[in-house]
Formats: sequence, C-alpha cells, structure tokens
Amino acid sequence: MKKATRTKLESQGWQVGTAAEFLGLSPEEAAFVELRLSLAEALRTRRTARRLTQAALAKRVGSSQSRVAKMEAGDPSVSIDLLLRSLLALGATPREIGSSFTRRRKRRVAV
Amino acid sequence: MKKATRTKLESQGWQVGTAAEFLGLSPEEAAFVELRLSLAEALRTRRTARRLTQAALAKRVGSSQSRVAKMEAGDPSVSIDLLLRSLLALGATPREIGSSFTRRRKRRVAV
DNA sequence: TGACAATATGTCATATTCGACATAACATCC
DNA sequence: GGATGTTATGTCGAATATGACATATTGTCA
Repeated sequence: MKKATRTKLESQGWQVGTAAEFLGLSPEEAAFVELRLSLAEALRTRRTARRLTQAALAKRVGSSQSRVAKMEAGDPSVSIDLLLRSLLALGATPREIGSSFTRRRKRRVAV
Repeated sequence: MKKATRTKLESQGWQVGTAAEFLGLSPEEAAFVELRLSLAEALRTRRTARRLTQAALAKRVGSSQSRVAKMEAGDPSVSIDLLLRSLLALGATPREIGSSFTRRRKRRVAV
C-alpha cells in the first residue's frame, strides 16, 4: 500500500495494519499463525502442482476433503502436525518444509 | 558403527538399522518423528542456553514441567504445535526453526 | 551418607483436533 | 437456464493432546 493511501485512510479514521495487530495477538501467537499460513500455502501449491483435487489428497492422507480445505485455509482448527504429515505425504522433504518457514507469504489483499 | 562390527553382528543374527526401520515406519512417518526429535533437541538446547529449568519454561508457556520433559524427550504424546509454540516463546525465529528441520540430530547410541 | 534441586514417568479429567457428513458456494461446461 | 466437478463452511461424536498432579529417578554439593 502506498504511504499516501495509508495516510488518507488513517485521516478518515481507518486503522491500517496486519491481521495480527487487529486481533491483538502477541508476537509469538502472530508468528505461529504465520507459520500455519505458510504451510497452508505450501500445501496448496504442492497439491495443485500435482493436479490433485482436495478429495484425492484427502484419500491419500486418510483424511477428508473438508479437512483439506480447512488446512489450506489456515483454519485454526487444524494442527501443524496434520499440515506437516500432509506435506510429507505429498513428497515434500524436510528441507523444503523448513524453507517454507522462512518464505514470505503472498500478499492477499490491497486497499 | 564400523562395517566389520555390523557384519559381525549380522552374522550372529542381529539386525542393524534405524529405529524407524525397526518399528516398521513408512518413510513419511519416519520423517515426522525425526522432525519432532529435531524440534525437541532444539528446545532443550535453547532452554539450557538460557539457563532455565523445565519448570520455568513451563510457566512461561503456560504448561507444566512434566509436559516440557515429554517435549524434550520427543514423546509421541506431544504435538508439533506445542513444540513450535514453546520454541517461539523462547525467542526462536521462524528462520531458526526452519533450519532445525534440516539439521541432523546428534547421534545418541553406538554399538 | 543425606538433603535438595532438577528431570523423568505415569495417570487422569478436560480441552482440542479429528474424520465424516451435509450442504452451500463457485466454476466450467452444455 | 441446468448439470457436473471442485472447494468452502458448519456441525457432530470419537480420538487425541492438554495441564495438573503424584511420584520416581537422577544429579550435585556438603
């Protein structure tokens, strides 16, 4: 977002910031949800690269389509454990998974 | 282990291999327990570097001494989620955590 | 040796996460 | 328009992880 846009919005009473700030998360909590979102994105990337449907992936990891959807959405009801198991089931190496911890996620919204 | 030692053991009917092989884990399952052990080791390293007791760390993350002990032991009853939260509470950065996914763990036994 | 601090291990009631299912929403064809 | 395939969302009982607690074990120092 441009500085000017931000300034304009703020002058109109909007608050501009990250979701974490909005939710009042502590830095650790924020880092944790960022981690989950990174893995979620990695999962979707890997799945679509393989041209698998969520249902197909679900079958492969012994889960269900709805849970895969929640995984990829970064839903708070899904554990990191499940995300990691799913990534491993898609052939991701520990090295690749580790690097996704660092990688910045794509921006998803802009004002 | 020396090649000769291994050969000798095998000639006597012993099987030599990793714990994962012994337990009959699939590659993904094996990778998963390796991941947990890596994080467990990273946690202990960080905690002791800070000269914190397990009880002190437990208080900091809102857990209990016994659970911290289980975390560091790589007990299957502890989730990766809890390990990650604890590492973050100790100030580990996503980058550091990610790199611990790659790092080989210390050898712990030798014949 | 004993006393004390730290860590390990086992159990339990409760909280969280699970797969499953229904169904809504969205896209892509005809 | 409808038909079909895929993904999203909500809910549920069952399975698993949780903190708390008791207690055993280990380490250290006098």
